[in-house]
Amino acid sequence: MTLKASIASAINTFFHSEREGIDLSNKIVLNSTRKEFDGDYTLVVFPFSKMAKKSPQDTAEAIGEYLKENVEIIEDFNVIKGFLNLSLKQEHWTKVLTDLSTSEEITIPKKDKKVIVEFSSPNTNKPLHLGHIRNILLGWSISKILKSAGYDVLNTQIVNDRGIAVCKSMLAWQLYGDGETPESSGIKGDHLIGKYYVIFSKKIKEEYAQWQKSEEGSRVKAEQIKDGEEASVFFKRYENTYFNEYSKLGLQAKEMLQKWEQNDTEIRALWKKMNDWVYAGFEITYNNLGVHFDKLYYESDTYLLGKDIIEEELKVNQFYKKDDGSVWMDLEDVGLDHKLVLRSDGTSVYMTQDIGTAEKRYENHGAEKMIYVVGNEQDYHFKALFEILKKLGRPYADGLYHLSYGMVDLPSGRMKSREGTVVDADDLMNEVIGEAAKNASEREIQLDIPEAEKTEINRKVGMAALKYFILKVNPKKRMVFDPKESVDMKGDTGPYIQNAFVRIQSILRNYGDEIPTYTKGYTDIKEIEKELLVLLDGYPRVIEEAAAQYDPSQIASFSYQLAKTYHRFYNDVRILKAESEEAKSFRLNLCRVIGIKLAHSMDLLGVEMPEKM
RNA sequence: GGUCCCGUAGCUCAGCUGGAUAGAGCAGCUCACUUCUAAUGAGCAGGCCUCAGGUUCGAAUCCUGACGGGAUCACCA
Repeated sequence: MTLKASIASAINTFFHSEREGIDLSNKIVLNSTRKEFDGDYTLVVFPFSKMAKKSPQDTAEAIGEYLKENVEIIEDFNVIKGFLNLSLKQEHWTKVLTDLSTSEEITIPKKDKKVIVEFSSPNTNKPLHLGHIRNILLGWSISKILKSAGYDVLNTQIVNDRGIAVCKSMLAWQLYGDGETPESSGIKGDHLIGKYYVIFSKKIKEEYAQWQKSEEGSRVKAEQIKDGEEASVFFKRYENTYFNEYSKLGLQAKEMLQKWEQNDTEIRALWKKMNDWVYAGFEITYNNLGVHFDKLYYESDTYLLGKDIIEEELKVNQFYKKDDGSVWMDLEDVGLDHKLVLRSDGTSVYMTQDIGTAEKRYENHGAEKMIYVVGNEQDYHFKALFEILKKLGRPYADGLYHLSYGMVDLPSGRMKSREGTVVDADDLMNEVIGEAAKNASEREIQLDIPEAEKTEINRKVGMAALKYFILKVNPKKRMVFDPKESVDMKGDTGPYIQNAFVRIQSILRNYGDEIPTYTKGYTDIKEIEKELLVLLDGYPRVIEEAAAQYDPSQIASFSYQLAKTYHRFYNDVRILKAESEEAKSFRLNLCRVIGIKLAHSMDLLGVEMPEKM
């Protein structure tokens, strides 16, 4: 039984609460005692003061007496201003350590529930960038956390491999590519495609500029410009219409999309060839990020899904049809608008697809929970999607969750691909690894490490810096990233935590032998050692909380706290030269379990630990 | 304009279902490596927790309303 549970049960007895049919356990607030006061844990007694019909001070005294008598592991107590500070017996701490040493697995009960986590979901017309990195790291981490919290997890992504954007890249390559391939150019596949996407944008910009000066352009402007509107403002506003109605390139791209939809052999072949280049490129990026997927969905397979559900449900009046043939659902009763689910020409929209894919995934995998890792600009869409599925009475509707995260901004503001301010994922990873290498070269300790091993260490350290930097921030918040300042490696960072682990490994190496299990005899457990044990003891609850809130930043906080306390411990006490054999044995075991938990928690963030650095 | 998210030190962020004097890191200034890895530790300095009300024994935390920032409100995805 945990300490909290023991106290809860004692308090219930103390107040005879079962006689009244109430349970006081949810009123129990138990914190670790602040450094300035004596004690290990602190119970807040204000909630009980009224029930006891005594002042907080007297209530605390009374509860303290009772707990000391009736809870085995409580050694003593003191009361300060309505806070009951409890000290635990030495045996408690010894037991925490031996429990941790004997069972290395985190003991969280299996939930026996299947979860699908969808993340990344890139477009195949350009390479991944910093925004994707946040998405991918969040998705990967939350998947790991859920697994660790006892769920059965499946990672998936939906590859947006079709549509007008993809055709733009294809067309540009056809027109200006001169047969260029990743092999011929030495450019990574996704970057090559991205290059042609940019070329398309450039060409259409030129074409548009020409058109603005042409007879037709002047005429349209004269006809449609608002009073007092600047020409430049008008043309910016008119861009989409131009693309759809006047642009030659736009027309060609749209024709290409039509041919694609009609399964035109030549276009499909080109499409497949170019997508394969992109996938090869993505594969490299995913590998470098250390993530993988269990199941891929392709938009080219799923974009027609959902229509039949809508036809079916239309019959039982879940949807309604307007005169023009378009199909809608009324979501006003849940505070949203009317939402289009089928165009007047009968073709599907984004929402249609998402309804279909959710259904299909449920059929395929029977998952009770589905987590969509998607940026917060789509909050409205997912709210609507979930409401629609609820109204359709889908069994999985209550298990849907949109893990919405804020944008990654540059100090200058939002990243814009048109302005070339997008931070490329591959470049960024190379940069942080380079930074790690630079820092390492200034350290003497690495001199005798072979070159190949150094490279591997730098990779781990650089990636840790990047991943931790991104995951330590609460997902909901938008975050600022300054590519010029690169990523820190000191203080509250990934490498700092790795360093704690490395120090532990170094000690274990220096000790040489297998560490003997700690039995007993160390009677003078220090405050800092208790602090470490309190942290370790609370780890399973941290995981459950992070899983419940879909928030990796809580794991990051824990890892930092543990590493920080360890560094302090390392500076305060000798381990291999401890004052007694008992102390040495205790501390070596403590080091070992801390190493295990550090590695475990960082693994939940997708961070690898080096043995040396 | 409607809806949603965010607002804590110069900067980047913690602060759990309300609990003791609001915590870290970076940047700035001191100090500590013949020692188990100094990518470390100890210290100094830095705060009308955006503002105003309300609930409470107690509010950075909950509620309401302002203000500031962002997103979204397409027969785009």
